[in-house]
Amino acid sequence: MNVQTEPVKQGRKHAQVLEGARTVFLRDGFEGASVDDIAKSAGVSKATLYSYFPDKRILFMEVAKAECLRQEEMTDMMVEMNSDPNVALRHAATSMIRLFVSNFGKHVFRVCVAESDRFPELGREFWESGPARVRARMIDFFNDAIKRGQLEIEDCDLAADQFAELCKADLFPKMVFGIQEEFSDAEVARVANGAVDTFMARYGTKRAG
Amino acid sequence: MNVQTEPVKQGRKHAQVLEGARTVFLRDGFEGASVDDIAKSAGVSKATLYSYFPDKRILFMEVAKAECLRQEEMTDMMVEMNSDPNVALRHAATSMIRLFVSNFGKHVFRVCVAESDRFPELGREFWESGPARVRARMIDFFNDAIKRGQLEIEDCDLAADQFAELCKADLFPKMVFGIQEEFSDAEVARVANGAVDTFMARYGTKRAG
DNA sequence: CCCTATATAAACTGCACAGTTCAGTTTTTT
DNA sequence: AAAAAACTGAACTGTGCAGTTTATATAGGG
Repeated sequence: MNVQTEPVKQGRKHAQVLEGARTVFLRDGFEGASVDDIAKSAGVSKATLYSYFPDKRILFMEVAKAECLRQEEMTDMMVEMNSDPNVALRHAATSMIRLFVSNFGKHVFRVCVAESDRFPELGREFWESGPARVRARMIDFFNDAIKRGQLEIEDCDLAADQFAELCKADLFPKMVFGIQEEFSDAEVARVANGAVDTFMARYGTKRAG
Repeated sequence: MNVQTEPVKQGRKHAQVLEGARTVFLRDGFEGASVDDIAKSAGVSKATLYSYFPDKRILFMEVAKAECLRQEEMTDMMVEMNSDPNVALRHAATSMIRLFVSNFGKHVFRVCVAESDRFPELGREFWESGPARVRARMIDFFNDAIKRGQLEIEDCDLAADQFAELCKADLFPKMVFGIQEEFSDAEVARVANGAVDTFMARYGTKRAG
């Protein structure tokens, strides 16, 4: 009656392997990463690596899953969901922009897109555990604000999607197409403010802000 | 004194090779495409292929460049840049959405992102010859409309970027993350109308629409 | 009719990399 | 300290694929 919660073998180097895999996969993508590189980066022999993860695809999926969880924990961007939409949204916009302009955001996005043929579930899972959660929280906030008479929205789903997209203006294409790597606070603030102003012009009431 | 404008050898099968390469690269990406597949798809022997394009990377860049030109020719989305922003923008939004939700748009985007490490210029060149052109035309239109008193915009660059992003709401993430493949006219119209309404709420004057 | 251009198919080379094996070492458990 | 489990390094296998070579075929020009 051995209660084995984890189907994977346990040993000292488990986390170590995942960490190395994370580094290399995020840097080089699935094809670009060689198992030898991963083993080296993890400071582990190839045999050990294979004793934990019987093939490269499984290792990759494991890393991706772990990344999604990590993503969830970073979703503290809505803490300040208090009264005033102008304040709350400005804060949310800044957090969102910072996240998808970060190294993490860039790499995860890149891997999702690049590997979408080989791993169709990858993009979906990432979406579910990342952006979709933020979206849901956003909609909750909208509904509260509507009740308070601070917002006026017919289609909350669309509004949430529009807000997220407004946050990508300018910076996201620049990042995705490799035109610019780093983004200053001023650039982020310009886009965040622009997003909130445009959003509130459409959905704000006089009582808001 | 042989005036050779093209550094690449020209012959009967030149276009034929490019066409096959286009098909396979767009379908499978750079890594995913094998030269044998390309030769087969082009109806040409591998030796012939290599006599035109001495290596795979060069062939790929050639295809990408051709795609960018093709992109330019499709930029007739602004034909109706006449008086009323409400009409013109609704038309522009629909065209833009249709374009980047198309098979073409999806594949080019995917290849740009996936290959951005191997070909850093690829994304930049695509951006320059595609989105950036649309953006420039958009800004011209804004300036005209501002002179006519139909729009009121402080930061035209940001406004153009916001408009483009608004057009991506909902549909673009769904496409990129493989959640949805085909998009109905109703879905496109919903997003296009939403984009224009939000945009005009912020930047429209009473005289417009 | 031969000469040269260009095309073709198919076999071949070389390399990178996933996955395996194994003899030997280190760590953990009892 | 002995047994069991985990780890190592290095060599090895097999495969897929970029790029080359070769022997052969077709077509137009002098």
